[in-house]
Amino acid sequence: MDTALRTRAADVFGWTLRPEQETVVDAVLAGRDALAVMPTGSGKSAIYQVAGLALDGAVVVVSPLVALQEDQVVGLEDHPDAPRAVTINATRGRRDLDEAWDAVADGSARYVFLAPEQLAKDDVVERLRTAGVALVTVDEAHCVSSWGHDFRPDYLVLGEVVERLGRPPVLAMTATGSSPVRSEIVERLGMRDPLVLATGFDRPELRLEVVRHEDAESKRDALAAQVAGLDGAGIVYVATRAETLEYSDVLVEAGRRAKPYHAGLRVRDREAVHHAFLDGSVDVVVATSAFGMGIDKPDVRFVVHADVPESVDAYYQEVGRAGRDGEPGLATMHYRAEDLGLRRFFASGSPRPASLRAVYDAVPPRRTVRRSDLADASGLAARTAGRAANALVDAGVLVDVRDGLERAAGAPRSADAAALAASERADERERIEESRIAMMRRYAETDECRRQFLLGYFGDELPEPCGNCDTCSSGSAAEAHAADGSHDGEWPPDAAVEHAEWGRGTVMSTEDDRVTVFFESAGYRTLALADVEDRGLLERV
DNA sequence: CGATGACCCCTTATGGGGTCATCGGTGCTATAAT
Repeated sequence: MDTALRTRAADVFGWTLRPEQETVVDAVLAGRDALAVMPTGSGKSAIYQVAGLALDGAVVVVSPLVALQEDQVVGLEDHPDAPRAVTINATRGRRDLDEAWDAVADGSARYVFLAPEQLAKDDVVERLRTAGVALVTVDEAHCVSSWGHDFRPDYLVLGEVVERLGRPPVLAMTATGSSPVRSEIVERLGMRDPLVLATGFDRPELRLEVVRHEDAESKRDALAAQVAGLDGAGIVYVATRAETLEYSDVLVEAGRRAKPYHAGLRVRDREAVHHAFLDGSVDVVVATSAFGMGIDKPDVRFVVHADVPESVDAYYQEVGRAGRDGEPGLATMHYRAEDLGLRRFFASGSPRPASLRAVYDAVPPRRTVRRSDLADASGLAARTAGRAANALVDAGVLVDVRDGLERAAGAPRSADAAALAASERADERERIEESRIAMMRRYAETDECRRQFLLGYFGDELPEPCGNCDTCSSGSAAEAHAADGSHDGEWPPDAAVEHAEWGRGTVMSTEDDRVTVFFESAGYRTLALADVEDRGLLERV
């Protein structure tokens, strides 16, 4: 960054950026794509905000939640000299929206916040293109990977949208990102030779614990007893909406000021819980994964899991909400292997061949069919049709174009062949999801230092056991560490390898007697080093 | 995949045990009825 921009950043926002933030600003100002993997609270927003001071054109910020968009606008409005920011979303009135678009068109609004669903609309893209876009920022970019293929498919059109906007540089930002997630972000957004900047993942102030339980009842009792005795504010993560109510009742009985939180509550109630948590009138929020992004409370003292999450990525994101102020935080997971069943259920559900055929037939050659017309055209329930369509798109059989779906160039002629291709792709995705759940299980069941495990998962190495997790306290981490004959030399992290059955992969980590590889088509697999060596299972490529 | 509740049967207590069906997460948008 040059002196002029530094001065301007200081004048407008009162900030001095850290070197890694500056590096990213420089990259995007030079027209290069960038992926910034930085912890929440480390000033990711400052990157696009400062870059916006020096850019000539709109800074489009793709943000997953309307509430986050509004928080960002309010944050910018706190700085009277900052360029103007607007949000474009369905909660705004027609008039309000027109005014916002006028400001975008005449250049008086620099920052434009919207959800991917807006960018799936042709007129929105056209208006932005006409106004001139200098940078596309994708905030919480892991959503591309975690939500793209089924829940919010419009995350998958972002790459194409960037092209239509005249291919400005793309800045993707997230707080979590294992190597496969990062690769998927880069690929899905169509990023070209991006600068990848990942700052440290370690959060030494967080104590990591796993408590294993044999049955559901003892798990509930143990969790309630634990949380009743903890000081300060905290979050209890559960897997279902019903559990948020059950646990919050139990905790209230135990004398804690607890409230349930899940996506089925009225917006007003959700906001009330959120605010009460921030201002300290509620100590414990018992929540599904709906409670997370946008929760900016520095003094959360504990994050307790009543159920195992779907992936290590999700887990680290959730526990990372404790101890943001740098003071000690506690992350305890109450674990039963049976609880993985629900996660497997959520990860399963590849569309049935009949649904795939029906949706394929509903999109005839050389025609565009709106996604909203798909249910009627195929005779399926909207959700079933949507999932089938996503699987067909994922397999490259259909493509999302302006305002609808079309057959891809070179798509199979027969519905059977199309369904087969989509089924194979969906099954592959399911295998990958299952392998991520298996990694979560390994975390829960490991004897090794939990922090070493987590950091290894994210590609950071911690040479010695951390001393601040339950396996370190019990001594099992030390034993495991002593037995570790580190084979990093042969299979270093990030090495590209090939396996006869699973194909191409990347080494994630090596431990004592095994190596973990992420395979593009099979997900995480852990191989015994003895087999790898004796039978030549892996080859460096 | 697994927890839960409804239901049934068996049997003679007012339950106990088996079987079966059901349900389970995350948010955008757009529009109608107040």
